[in-house]
This record gives sequence, C-alpha cells and structure tokens, in this order.
Amino acid sequence: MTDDIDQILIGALMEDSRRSLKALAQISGLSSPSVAERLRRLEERGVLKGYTVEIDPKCFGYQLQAIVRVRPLPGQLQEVERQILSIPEFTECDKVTGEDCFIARLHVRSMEQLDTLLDRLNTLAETNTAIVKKTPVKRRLPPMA
Amino acid sequence: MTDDIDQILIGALMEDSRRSLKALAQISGLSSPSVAERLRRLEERGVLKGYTVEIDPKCFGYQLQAIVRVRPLPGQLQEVERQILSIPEFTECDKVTGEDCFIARLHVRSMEQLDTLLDRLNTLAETNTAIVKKTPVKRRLPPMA
DNA sequence: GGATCTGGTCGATGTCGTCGGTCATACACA
DNA sequence: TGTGTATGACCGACGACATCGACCAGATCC
Repeated sequence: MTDDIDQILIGALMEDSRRSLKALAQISGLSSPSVAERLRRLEERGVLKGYTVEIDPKCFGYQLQAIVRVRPLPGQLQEVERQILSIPEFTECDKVTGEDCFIARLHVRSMEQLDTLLDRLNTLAETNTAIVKKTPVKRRLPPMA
Repeated sequence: MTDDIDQILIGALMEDSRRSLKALAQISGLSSPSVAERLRRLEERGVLKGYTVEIDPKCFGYQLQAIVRVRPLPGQLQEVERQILSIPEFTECDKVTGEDCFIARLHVRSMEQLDTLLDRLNTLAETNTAIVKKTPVKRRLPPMA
C-alpha cells in the first residue's frame, strides 16, 4: 500500500513541505512526474491530509501554554464542547475516556487571560490546569514500518 | 512587527503550505518577489518555524490514540523523560506543573501495544491513561491580532 | 532639502511543473 | 505458453513559476 519510497517522500515533506518536486525526485531517486503522481495518490487515499506550517505562538505574545482537563457538570457536555470550540485560544482538544471528558491545549498571553478564559468554562465544568514548562517531544510521526 | 499582510500569508500557508508564491501574491495583493521577501523575514525572525505535513496515523495502522499523564517515581524524572523520548509512539510530550510531570500523546496499533508500552514506563512512573474518542478541535492557530 | 532606509514593482532569465506519449514489468487468463 | 492489460515508471517539450537586478515611492532623520 505505502512502500519505502512513499515513506521517504512523507519524511522529506515532514521536514520541509515546500520542497520542490525536483528536490523530492532527487531524494527518492525517481523522476519528478513520478513524485507528483505518488503525492497525488497519497492525498487521494487520505494518507497525506494536508500541507501546513509551524508557527511560534510566542511571536504573537502567547507566553503561556496550558493543558486543561475538563469535566463538564451534569448535562453540560454539549455546551462545554461548544464553548471550547468557540474560544480560539484553545488550539487543540480531545474528547477522551475517563473522568475528564476533554483534554485541551490553551495558549494565553498572561495569567489574567488564563483566569478569564477558565472562569468562562467554570460555569459549566470543573477544570484542572497544568502549565507547560517545556516540550520534550515536539510533534513527530510514529514509526511507519 | 507582523502586519495584516503577514497574517494573511500565514493563514494561507496554514491552509496549504505548498501554495506557490504567485498564488500567495494574489491572495495578499502583493507581487511575488514581495511575498518571497516577507516569507524570508518571517522565517528569519522565527515566526515561521517550518513547513510540514499532516499525516493520518490510521493509514499506518495506528487505530488508537491516548493521552498519558506521567508521574515519575522519586528520582526517576530524568530517566522517564529519556524513555518517553526513545519511544517513537509518543508523538508529543509536554513537561508541566502539577502532580503529573508529563502529559504525552501516544499512538498505538492495538490495546496489547498500549499495554506493552505503558508497562515499560510503569517501572519508572505512575501513569494515567485516557483513550481519545474524538478530536473536536484539530490543531489550529490562536488569534494573531 | 537632500541622504538614506524600507518595502514595494517590473521585466528578463533560468528553473520547475505538467502533460502527452512511450516503455518495461508483472500478472491474469485463454 | 503466449497474449492482453494494468501499473508505474521515464523522457521531452511547453507553459508556468521563482528569482534577480534595476528602479521607484514614501517615511525618517540630520
């Protein structure tokens, strides 16, 4: 389904998704039309879901990053999800098993903002917040083999 | 520092980082040399940290995704961090304040694999695992304004 | 008022992507 | 075994794109 060359291409694009087809061709040992065709098929099959960019939130003043566990009050689950969705400072959110229904990542510019945003949620849910001190593992791929 | 046009460019690249300079020029209303120059400076200043790709882990058999909270046993903090780093199925990890020292994302192909990997950590730490059922908020940007 | 710095345009040039045509290989089946 | 077909690759030509140098407009500062 996805062979070694596909994995090389994915790896190369993971490092730099703006690489030209020609560069990818050299890396993979194929011609550029072949690379184009392989990318097309990887996209078509949904393996390659998109090309995106990594931004440093600090450059926009987001000095603080927190992981928030959210346990909605009885009957508030839907509303909590809507709230999280509508607060753009929540940049990731997973709905999970266990006592905490949601685990979300929150970017804020200050402690005050953290407090304000969490207060909005606290009318609907109990929250538990951990401030990110460091990120030992940055987003990476699990082994493809 | 970063003006409206920079934000338009970042937004456009967030949606599709393989857009051509020409396309970005049209979107932003500039000429393509100007866009090239702006991207160069955004990279230089560290705002644009990289161009990358989104992959569907399911295509490689990773059916399960879990959020693992990790509380190292006394004296094992360093070793736990090393372990997490060395297990590629951990695709993200933050070191945080609070009782749990680390919060990590884990991709596995099966419950057995989940069990195996967590057992390795459980010699060094207490863990608390939540299985991801759904992801209401996919990775997005906080407001730039 | 003139020097300078910044951030833009334009146009020429060379590089790159794309498309049509072709070919080799593997496989299915008569 | 031989033939038909599907797949996935290559090549070459053409059009699109990125890049570079030259130039220009506006703001800032002596």
